[in-house]
Amino acid sequence: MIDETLQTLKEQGYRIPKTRKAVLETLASVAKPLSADDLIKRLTIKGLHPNKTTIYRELDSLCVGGFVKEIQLGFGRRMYEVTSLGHHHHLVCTGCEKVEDVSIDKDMDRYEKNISKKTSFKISSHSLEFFGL
Amino acid sequence: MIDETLQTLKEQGYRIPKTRKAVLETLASVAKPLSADDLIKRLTIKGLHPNKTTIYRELDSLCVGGFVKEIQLGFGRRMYEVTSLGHHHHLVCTGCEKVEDVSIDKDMDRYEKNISKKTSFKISSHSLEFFGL
DNA sequence: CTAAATGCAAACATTTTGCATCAGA
DNA sequence: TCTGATGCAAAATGTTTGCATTTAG
Repeated sequence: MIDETLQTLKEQGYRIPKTRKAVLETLASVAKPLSADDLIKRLTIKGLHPNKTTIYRELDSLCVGGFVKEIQLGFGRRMYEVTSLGHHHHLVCTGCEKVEDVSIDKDMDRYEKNISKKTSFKISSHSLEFFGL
Repeated sequence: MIDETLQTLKEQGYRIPKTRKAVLETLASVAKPLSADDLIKRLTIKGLHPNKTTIYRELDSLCVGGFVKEIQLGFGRRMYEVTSLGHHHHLVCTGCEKVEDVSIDKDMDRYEKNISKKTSFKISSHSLEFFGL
C-alpha cells in the first residue's frame, strides 16, 4: 500500500502535497512504466494540472529516495516505475510500446556474484529487457 | 573484418562514402558503445568533419541494415555498437559511464524460449545491463 | 512561520526534417 | 548521369535551471 510509502516520506522530511500523492498513487496503481508525460496526462484526468517541471522534480526526488526507479526501454524518453512492485524484468513490444512484467530471477543472483568475483565490479542492480512483438 | 560488411553494404545498394566507412571502422575498432557525439569527435580527430545530421542518418541506416545496434544505458543519449561484436551484455559504471562487455549467455536462450511459450510473445532480442561501480 | 514544493519562462541537450547541393558507382 | 549521401538551418522532443510565489506542516 502506498500509505506506508507516504509515512516513510513524511518521516524523512518530505511533505505530501497532492501532486506527490497522485504521482505515487498513479505509478502504483498502473503498475507499468510511465513517462513524465504519461503522468501529466493521467493526473490531468484526475483534475490536477501539474507543471512538467514539478513532475520531473517529483520523479527525481522519488528516485533519490528509492521509491521510484527509472528504466530504459529505448522509447526515447525516460520511464518510471514504483520500486514497491519488487524487482522484475520487462517484455517490451517494439511495435506498440506495450510493456509487460516478468520475473525469472532465480539465476540472476548467481550471475551477479560470479561477475563481481571475476571483475571486481560492484554491482548494485541490473536490468533485463526482452524485445519482440 | 569490416571489409566484409562494406561488401555486403555495396551489394545491398548502399554506397561507401568516407563517412560511412569511418563510422563503421570506428565502431568496430573501439568495440564499445558510442554516442552520435562520440563518433563526431572521433571522426574529427581523423580529419573528417561530418555534420551531426549525417551521423544520425548514418547510424539509422546501419541499424536498419542490422550492422549496428542501439543500446540503452541510461546516459540520456543513444549509444551504438557494431553487431559484428556478437551478442553480449554490459557492465555499466554509474559513476564514470565506463562500459565493459560480458558474455554469460548460456541460459538466456532457455529463458527466452520459456517466456515465448508461456506468453506467446515473439522475442527478437534481449538486453541485459549490470549497473554498479 | 518557514522550508519545501510549485509555476513559468527560458535554457539545454539530443534527435529529426525539409530542401538544395554534392558525389559515388 | 542518377540516385544516394551531405550540409545547413530550423524545428521538434525531452529535460533542466533560476527565480519569484505558494503552501503543507
